[in-house]
Amino acid sequence: MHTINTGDADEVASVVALAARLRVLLPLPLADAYDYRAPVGAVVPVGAFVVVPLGRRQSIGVVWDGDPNPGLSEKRLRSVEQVLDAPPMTATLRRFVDWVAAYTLSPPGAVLRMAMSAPSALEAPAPRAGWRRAPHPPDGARITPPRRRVLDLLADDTPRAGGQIAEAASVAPAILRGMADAGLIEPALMPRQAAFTRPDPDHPGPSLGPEQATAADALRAAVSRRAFSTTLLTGVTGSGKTEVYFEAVAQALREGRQALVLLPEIALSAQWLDRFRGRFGVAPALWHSELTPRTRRETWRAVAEGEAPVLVGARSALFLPFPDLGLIVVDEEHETAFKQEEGVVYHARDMAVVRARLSSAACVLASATPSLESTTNAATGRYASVHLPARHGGAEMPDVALIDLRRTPPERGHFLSPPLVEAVTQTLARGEQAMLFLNRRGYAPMTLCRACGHRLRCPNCTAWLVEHRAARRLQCHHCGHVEAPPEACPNCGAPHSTVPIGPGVERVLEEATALWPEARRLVMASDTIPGPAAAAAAAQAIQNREVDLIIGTQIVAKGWHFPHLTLVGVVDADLGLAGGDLRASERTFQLLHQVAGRAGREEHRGRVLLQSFAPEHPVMQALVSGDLDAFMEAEANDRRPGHWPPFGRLAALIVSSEDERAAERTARDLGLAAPGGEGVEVLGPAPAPLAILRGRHRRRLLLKTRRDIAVQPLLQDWLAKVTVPGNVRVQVDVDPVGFL
DNA sequence: AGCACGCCGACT
DNA sequence: GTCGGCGTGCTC
Repeated sequence: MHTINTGDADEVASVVALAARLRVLLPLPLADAYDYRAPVGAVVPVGAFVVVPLGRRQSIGVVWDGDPNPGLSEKRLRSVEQVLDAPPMTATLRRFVDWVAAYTLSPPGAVLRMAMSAPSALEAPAPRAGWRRAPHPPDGARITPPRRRVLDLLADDTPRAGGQIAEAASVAPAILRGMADAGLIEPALMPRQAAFTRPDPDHPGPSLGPEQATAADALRAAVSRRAFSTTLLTGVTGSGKTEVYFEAVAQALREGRQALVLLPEIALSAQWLDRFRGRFGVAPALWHSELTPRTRRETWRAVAEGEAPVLVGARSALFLPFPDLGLIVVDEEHETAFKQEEGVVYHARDMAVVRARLSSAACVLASATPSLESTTNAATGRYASVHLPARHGGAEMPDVALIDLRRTPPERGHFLSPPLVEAVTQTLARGEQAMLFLNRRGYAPMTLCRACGHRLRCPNCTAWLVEHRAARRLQCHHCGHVEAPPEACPNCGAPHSTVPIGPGVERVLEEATALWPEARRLVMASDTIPGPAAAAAAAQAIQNREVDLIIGTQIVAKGWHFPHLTLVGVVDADLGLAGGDLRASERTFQLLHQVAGRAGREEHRGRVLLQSFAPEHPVMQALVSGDLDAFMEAEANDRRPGHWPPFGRLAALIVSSEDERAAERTARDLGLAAPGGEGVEVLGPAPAPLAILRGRHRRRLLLKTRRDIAVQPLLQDWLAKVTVPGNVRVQVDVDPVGFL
């Protein structure tokens, strides 16, 4: 039986030795933990990973805190089959799992599943076989020159892998077999090698300017306190936020604690990794959905054993078994990619703060365009704030100007206005790079029949089919539906009558090809940049000036550094302002500000042109003036009186069913049972903006409360009052961010 | 989440 | 007459 090897001090006290029953939480969406009979004579600590029988199969579970259920008859009890030789889950992580479950109203087991995302890591790591020198070689064994070289290599009594010996001693692998038969060497287990090199906090990295140094001091101090704190780190693109929080990472390393950095799109962060390597000399451990099972297992294990001191990952990394986390950084904290919308619905930024609190760690939220939530928390003093006022290295902020599409519209059937065309032409003529930004994939967002007005729709969703001309197909961006472009209108049968309506990046590419045929063009969208390798290649090509004109969707907005890019044209700045989303203005501002930040860094001042039909809109005016504070203040003033977040709380119920009437009925029943009272309000039911998604009919209800009222008890009482039929699903989304 | 049991169409 | 579709329901 293994001993306790985690950083938590309370494990020993909570060891269950005398009780015959153990509470075991299983990684399944069950309402509660199950009880099992403890193995005889074994001391099983709380947090231990155990194998238990479940129905006619087995499952791995975790011995959980709390008392077993005395009401459960002894007859139903089954026994723990095995205690796995893995570091037990720490009390901190167990409390985090319980906390997230309670906050999101999810079954604890569903949250536990996220913390057990590498099941094979729990089995004992397969020992790697190698060879060592036999301690008592037989007399008279022939020592040929190749055998001599092998024995010399193994003279230090360190076991080595066969392949490694063969190479280092320049012998054929067969020689080893012969030597083993002759009794000269013998099989040996190799020590497990450290898979992750420790980043060096004192590696000579880039030097910081005085403002960065001051900011870095503040973050280092927060880490050194070894207590919970949250700091909002702000500063425009290029002000060196990354280098500043690297100093907090370095401090965590010096403290002997671990650091976790969450990025919104880990797959596209090749440039970020270069900067990390530049600062610390080695790459950090990575965590994202595309890891191979083997890397996944090794990384999970290395994190659990404290051998991965720094890990960078997507939101799921928050549930890794760090024994002693000293720092969590959430970079681009305003990004909606941190919100998990399926299964356990949670916001990784908010949960990062919770995990930091439970771990007595420092949390740093970094962004050039922080969310109103974080800005407000900083303003009220809940969070500390550190601000970097200027671009590092004296580079200037780009010059942002509006193009009023009502006054200077593009030619009919085109999407680039004369002033934008002129600006791109001049930029290319100077040998500089330009970018056209349009946050819309494909060729056209909608296809219409000229004869009858029919619009091509997804059969499973309330959505238009998007033409992807390069792939020669129509695609639904909400489900997997794909179909061939029709020869004739499916409604009226008119042949070749369909016309594309509106632009996507492919259509902008077509227009750009006609305008600047000699320019080297690159489209960057999730379709054309499918993974980390493609992203790195694109970044390299742009950096090497093998590209003149970049046409991209939102994937160009984040984290890139394009030193030769001087002009950014936003094809449709109004996109995203339509619709009733609470955060439409905030998100549009954040996205366009990020895109604008790609323009101009080093020798040249960048220029940004926004094509808009509503240049007077506060978002457009804020982008031109660059006055982020005033814009956020205005947003706050819009939301405060109605108690909208962050000045109140929201929770959404999404009722869905393949049977429209069943969904309707359940939604109505929920509406009738809605909680009320002072500071509590329920909006709906109403059809969800995507009224049909993947063939399911959806209704929404929204619970809005004052900030001092917790939504979870209200939701629990509410849901308990309504019987939900089996074919209807009610999903709870506490703190919804999107309104689909 | 699995893996059961349980009622209605095309095969030996 | 069976094999098998996946619709509810249980697992300490």
